[in-house]
Amino acid sequence: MEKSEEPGPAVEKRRIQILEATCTVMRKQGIAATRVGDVAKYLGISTGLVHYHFDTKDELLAAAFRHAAEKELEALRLLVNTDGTPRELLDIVVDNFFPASDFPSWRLWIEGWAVALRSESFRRTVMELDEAWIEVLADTLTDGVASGDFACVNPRDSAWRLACLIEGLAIQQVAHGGVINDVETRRLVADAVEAEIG
Amino acid sequence: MEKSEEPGPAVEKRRIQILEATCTVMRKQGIAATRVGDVAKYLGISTGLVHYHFDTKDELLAAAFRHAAEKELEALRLLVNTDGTPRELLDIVVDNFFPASDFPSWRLWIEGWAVALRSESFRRTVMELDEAWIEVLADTLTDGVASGDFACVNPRDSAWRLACLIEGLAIQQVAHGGVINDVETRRLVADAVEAEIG
DNA sequence: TGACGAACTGACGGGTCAGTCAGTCAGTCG
DNA sequence: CGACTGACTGACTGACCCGTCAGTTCGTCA
Repeated sequence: MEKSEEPGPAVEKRRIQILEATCTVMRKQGIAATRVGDVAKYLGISTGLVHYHFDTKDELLAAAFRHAAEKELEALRLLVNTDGTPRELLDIVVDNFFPASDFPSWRLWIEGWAVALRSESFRRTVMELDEAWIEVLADTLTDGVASGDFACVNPRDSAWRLACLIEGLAIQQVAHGGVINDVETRRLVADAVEAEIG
Repeated sequence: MEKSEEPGPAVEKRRIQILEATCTVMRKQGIAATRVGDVAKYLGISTGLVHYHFDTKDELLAAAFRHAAEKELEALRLLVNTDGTPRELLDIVVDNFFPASDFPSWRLWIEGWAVALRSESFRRTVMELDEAWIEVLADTLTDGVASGDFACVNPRDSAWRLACLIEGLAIQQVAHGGVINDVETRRLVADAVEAEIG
């Protein structure tokens, strides 16, 4: 009971190894085209072993997506958790979610939203993580308002608008393959930021 | 030569019938889960007949998506092509692309963006149609600026920002299953519209 | 040392599904 | 009327791929 309940460090290590391999394959081939066999081949292990650690393919994909998203969120929080003026911190947050930077792997997210339409586990993950990073943005704006640097009427509303704007632009740029270029995107976001905090 | 080149009306009718059946199935099951057999069964015809009109499944799905998107765009253009103050026309455009209304079938579009990441034909369709409806919005804003009703610094920029904002909100609302509710979404968009034209 | 179980293998069953093809049938043209 | 064609059928195939399972290896503990 007491020992078999929590898996040993070796098992956990293997689990994470499989999760990260799955992420790599998902990024390369897309979520829909990721086969259990591809993940196994990537690691040089058997498909049986993958199923030893994850009951179904769906469970594997959902866990891998969550793993990747949580790591990215953690990295963002670390970045924001430094000293700096509210304006500097805001620029860091916006820059890191800019479509051009691949920080939130936009291709993966775009597919994630689509999968979330049909898969409950994906929906939960996508929802939680998406909301969490909007929260980071909202906190940054709120801090700026408190210190008098920003003049948002409603920081939370501003955060939602900026986040959704960036997501929409990411789609235009990533999925459409550059209808609008990097410079234009940057200007559009910059202007929106000024309008929100100015 | 002269006769066999362009298909007869009967063939064209069947083609469109299959395209619209495919749309119906895609909406219900999602693009990824749409089988040739499902489309055939829906119409009570054989799978062979579907392949008689469309060489491959990919071609069928891409054609069906384009068919649906073009019909929606045409409907929007018709709506905007009426008399009314710039403000009234703008409200019509925004309202019709509002996440809550299912006018641009958001679920289908979200999947479309994901498929576009891997399929060239989807990418082209999604890009063209997405741009076309932003163009409608941009034209509406430009007209309003010309008549002195709106005060956009740059109507095209405003159109892109509003369009991307709405797309982003649609994802939050449709894919996430209502993290933010209808009222909130409406307020966020309304405020953004005021900020752009005010 | 020998028993035991956890980690792991790889072959295989079973189901799914896109696309093919031989053949049917109705309409048309000479 | 008879040859011909284009729309259509439905059974079939070949490929793919998930998940299973009998069996192997190896470290650990009594």
